[in-house]
Amino acid sequence: MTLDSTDLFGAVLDRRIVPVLVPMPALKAYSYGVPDGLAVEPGSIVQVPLGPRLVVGVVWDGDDDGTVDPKKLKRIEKVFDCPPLNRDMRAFLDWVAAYTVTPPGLVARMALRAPTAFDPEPMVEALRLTDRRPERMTAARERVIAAASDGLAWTRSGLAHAAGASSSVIDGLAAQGVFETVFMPPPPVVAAPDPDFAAPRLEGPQKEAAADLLTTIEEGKFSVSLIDGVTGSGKTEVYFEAIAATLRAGKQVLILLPEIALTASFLERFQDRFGAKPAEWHSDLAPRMREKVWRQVTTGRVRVVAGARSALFLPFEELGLIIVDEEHDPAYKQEDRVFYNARDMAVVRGRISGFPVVLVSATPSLESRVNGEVGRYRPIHLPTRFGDAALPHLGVVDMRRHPPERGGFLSPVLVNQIGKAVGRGEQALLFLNRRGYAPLTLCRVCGHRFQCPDCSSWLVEHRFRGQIQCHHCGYSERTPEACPECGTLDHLVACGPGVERIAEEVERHFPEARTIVLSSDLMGVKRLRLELEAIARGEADIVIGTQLVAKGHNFPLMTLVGIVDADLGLANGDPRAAERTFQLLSQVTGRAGRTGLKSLGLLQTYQPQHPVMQAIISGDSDAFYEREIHERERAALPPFGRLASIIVSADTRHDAEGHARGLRNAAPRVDGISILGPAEAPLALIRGRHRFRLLVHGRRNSDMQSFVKAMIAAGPKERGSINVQLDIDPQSFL
DNA sequence: AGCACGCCGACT
DNA sequence: GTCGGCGTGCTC
Repeated sequence: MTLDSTDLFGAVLDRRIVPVLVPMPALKAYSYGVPDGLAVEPGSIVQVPLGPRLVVGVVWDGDDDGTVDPKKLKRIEKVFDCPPLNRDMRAFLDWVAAYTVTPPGLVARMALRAPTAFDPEPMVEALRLTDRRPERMTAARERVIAAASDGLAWTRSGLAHAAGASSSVIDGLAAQGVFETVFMPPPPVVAAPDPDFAAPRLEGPQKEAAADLLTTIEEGKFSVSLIDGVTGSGKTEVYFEAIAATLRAGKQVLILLPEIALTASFLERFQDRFGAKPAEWHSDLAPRMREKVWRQVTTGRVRVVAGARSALFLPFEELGLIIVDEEHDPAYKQEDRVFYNARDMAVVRGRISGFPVVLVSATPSLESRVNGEVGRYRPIHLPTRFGDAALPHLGVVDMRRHPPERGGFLSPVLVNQIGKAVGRGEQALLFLNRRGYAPLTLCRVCGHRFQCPDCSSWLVEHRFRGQIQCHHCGYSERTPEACPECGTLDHLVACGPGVERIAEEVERHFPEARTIVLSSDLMGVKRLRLELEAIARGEADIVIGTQLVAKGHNFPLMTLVGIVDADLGLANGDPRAAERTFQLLSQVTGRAGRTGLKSLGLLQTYQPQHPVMQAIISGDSDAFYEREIHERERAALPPFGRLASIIVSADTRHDAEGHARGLRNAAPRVDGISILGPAEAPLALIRGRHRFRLLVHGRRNSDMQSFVKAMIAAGPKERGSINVQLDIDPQSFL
């Protein structure tokens, strides 16, 4: 700080003062002085002092409001040599901040998640052939010179590799002046995709759907299309054509995928169509790569990104299309810090920048379905599988009529079919969405149930590991031999099945079959990928898996899919239980029957008449959707006939249920406010039934209490919204 | 979100 | 007598 720009007391006297969003939950931008000669504009990414440290911030729109004591003002230290966030991106971040009731600085921080990427990537040292030649020629030297004689600049290692010589040969030549050092821009993280690389010839419904979609895409204006078609109907090929059209128009493309679906097989499929892979963006990207991708997305070198939900906040240079694949997937919701649904925010991003958005799912969410029905989204149907891949024959196994043998969980019907499939040299998949051996362990003598000491949910036995674990908070201990309550040895009994227990049962029935358990806790991502590949090659007969088998991977030999407990998840009180179960079971049964082999899906259930089972086996989901939408709306009607409502923003089962229950308890004293659970709320909003949106959010008890007091005092308002979010125990409200 | 400050319990 | 738990307050 120099004397000429500060007064005697150290206050900044810069002529320009600008708002800067800092990565902190402040209500608004902070004001900073701009030293003479520093060029900043809205969107500039800058380094500023904040308290005791230096942080990265972004210059925001608007003028300094003059409310801050000039003595407190600090100054921008540095402007990064990096494209400023453009107007659309700033509008988007502002919109998300307002909608999610999050301080704008925290939202902006999501766009700056690449620690040292804000300065340009350093140029890469390279070598170019000169006219000089070495005094003594050797075979290795000749190879190097021949390889480099294309006149282009080569990296040392690249040239060594191409010429089949060691880099010391090159160093020797460089020392004699045969090569000169030049600097070139760092290589792109991915090659440019070519929209015409392998354009497919689409037929029938796929062709029609693609043509339909392209009419909208080619307008290049904001629109939302909803592609809806069964597994294997070729949705990906259809939206690849939208990507091709956007690339031809010179715009960038973002493909959002649930994290788990971001697999090597998706990237390869993209490469087969476009001749190059898309850039990846997800949470466990290596830091160096993360920085490169961020940088090359902002500068427009990367044309297509395939990423998890956080990719939505990448500052693209000129984004022209977002695809949201598996649109219904709950993984699009972020439920910490900034609460958002990337699917919905993608639509907003498209609206702000005026480009098309495409939502894709075999089992669309109710919200998207309704948005399609009311004409907000353009539905595009792909009714059938293409090629010779028939849909599997699906049926229920009524467990009341075909009970499993004592101590088992597989009905004779399913066991019989597993035997047949394995006997034909084909594969069977058994799906049970429950990790471990048994979800509950109790003492046969005193009835003691093993409970987590930290959060009181049941401890799940994991027999492979010899542990009992809490699936909620991660607590674990060695499986005890004696009951901790009464001390009796060897009288602990496992209740209910997990995948490990099903594997045990399968091995009893088919000791000679190759059986494998796929469960997220048994292997890392790498190991899992190897296992999946091995299975696809036919190196297992029976696969027993949790949810992770539902996504992405195709097993050409899989001709039997057995759902061990189709009812699981239907009775947990989640208003979305039926919808979620339908989506999950559709995905799992969709794993079967791609090869033209006859294939079968069996759902073990005690409720064969349940609408979910009926929708799955009939393949006709319309009636199911209609019913679910009706149920949801009925549940959302305000009990007091007023128009206000509270939307609980968190919605994991534990959090939302607790919050919703607490709020409902509080409701009688909050007259005129009805409470919508997180699930039913969006539909009500879509239909415009509720005029108020109350998101309750607070970090501290006192925040909550003052909020509720204010709410009671204010009573229902005429219009507009009060936005607060809830993440503490609502019981402590009143 | 970080980070400092400050006030009460168990330890070298 | 100090180390360290996390409640509270502040950052242009």
